Amino acid sequence: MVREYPEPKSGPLRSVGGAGCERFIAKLGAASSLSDDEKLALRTLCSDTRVVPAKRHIIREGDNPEHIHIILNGWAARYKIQKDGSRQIVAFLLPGDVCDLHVTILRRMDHGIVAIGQVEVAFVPAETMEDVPLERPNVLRALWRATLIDEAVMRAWIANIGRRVAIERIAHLFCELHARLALIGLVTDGQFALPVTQEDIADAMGLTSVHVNRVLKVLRTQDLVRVTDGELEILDVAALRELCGFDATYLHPEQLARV
Amino acid sequence: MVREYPEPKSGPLRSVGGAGCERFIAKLGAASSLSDDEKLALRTLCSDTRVVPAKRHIIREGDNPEHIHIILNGWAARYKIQKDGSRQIVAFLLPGDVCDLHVTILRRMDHGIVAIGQVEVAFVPAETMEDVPLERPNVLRALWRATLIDEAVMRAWIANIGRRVAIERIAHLFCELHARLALIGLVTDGQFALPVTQEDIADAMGLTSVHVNRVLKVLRTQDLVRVTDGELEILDVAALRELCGFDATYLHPEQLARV
DNA sequence: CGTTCCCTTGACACCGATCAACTCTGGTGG
DNA sequence: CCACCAGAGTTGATCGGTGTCAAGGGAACG
Repeated sequence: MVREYPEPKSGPLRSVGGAGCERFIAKLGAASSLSDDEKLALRTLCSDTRVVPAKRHIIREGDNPEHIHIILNGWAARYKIQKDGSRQIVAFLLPGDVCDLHVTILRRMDHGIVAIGQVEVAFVPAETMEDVPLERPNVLRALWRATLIDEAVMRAWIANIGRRVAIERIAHLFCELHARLALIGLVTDGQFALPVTQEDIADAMGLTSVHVNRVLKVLRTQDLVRVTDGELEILDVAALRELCGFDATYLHPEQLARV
Repeated sequence: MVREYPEPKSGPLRSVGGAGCERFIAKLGAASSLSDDEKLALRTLCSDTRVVPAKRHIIREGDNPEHIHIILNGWAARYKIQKDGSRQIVAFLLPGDVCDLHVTILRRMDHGIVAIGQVEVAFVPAETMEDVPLERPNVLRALWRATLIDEAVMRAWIANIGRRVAIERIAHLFCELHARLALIGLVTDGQFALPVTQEDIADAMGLTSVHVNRVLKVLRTQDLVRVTDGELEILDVAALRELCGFDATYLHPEQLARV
């Protein structure tokens, strides 16, 4: 079922059926092959699918939600707001990512999650989410694996923001997104959708949008990337990786078939 | 059993018995009360206890270890090294923390862990670690909960390094350590052991040791903290928290009895 | 009693923030 | 159809926080 969320106002529903759900299953199953029964269990998790319009919240800080959320299509941002109002994005959530597995255990959200563009999200009741994996060790392992890779990405972000200058940070972000999107089949010829503003990039990398703008200009003039209206093309992956010292092994792609 | 690791050279073995182990169990059990059987299972995990001397590695990047490690006493640092040789500490591991639960699933370490002072560590065979929780849902929950709080701490670090100036960053770090150590009973009168160098703090906060030195001087002259030879005393917790906007809820202390 | 590690302090350079202005685009309403 | 407006991108000038380089001091240790 595809429902509009939270209010029906931005045009007709997109009736995508279970397409996004299959991506989620493929992503989880790629590392630890799942049985048909297990896949079915995952598919039923995704039965409540809703479309969240751009810039709308999926969850807010302080919420005590009764669902966990899985991104099926589009991008979302996990962020924290400081006392002075500045925002730090701590993760980009891509199709197949689980937003908030932790609320089943920690309950209160210590951060918010907002849709970047329009996002298709599966809403899974928390109790369902607790039962399924416990009875299916393979699913548990797969979910745990996804959590651990999220952690590895966070560690890479800390090192990125803490120890690299602006151009390296942004190059590293682009390399990460390139690698993660490639694993779920969303890159063609080094080109992929990048539905974020320069301010989003700034808030993710600990910079200002003004400086992001200047850095992008340098990356463009050095023929490393091409940025065109919501699309990013990496013209020279090797050079970009060299620039920032990107090493994809932390994403553990070797265990993932390309889906 | 207490063994020296990796070479017997730094004085007599400390025969601490199971003291550190009890802290680990208390920490895990505080949130989801464990049965005696479950506690016993955890205690047997800690049967192989070794002492790692200061500055020695517990694991290195690239390792494919057959043990997971639990800090029982002392501090360790989780860190990544950049191409240019600079180091970023991405977490401080305190007594009761599990270093590398993920190696049971992801296998290859994407970062290193080094002892800061002398550290007492439990070595748990990976296969043991896989079996115990699967048969004991409560233990699984407790371990998962610990993992999720580690994640919350990492998110706080990203926001800290990305969006705060040096003095706020360091204040926030001190507030975090104060709160985490208080939960395991290692704070008395706002005072606790801080067995790190200024360079460690710099590598953790994305700064240089020179600048950390200057910032500490300011914190000292403002009577916010007192730093004396491996000890930190927070003179005005409220003021320090106000300075950096520290909010302890992300550590979910409400679920933890003070042990 | 030299060596090493850590802390401390000063002078200066530079990366990125801040402030401000302008363009371009798409949307909205008169 | 056009005027207006909001959001995003672009660019310049200037300021400030932090890095870099350098030198020296104290304590622990062999």
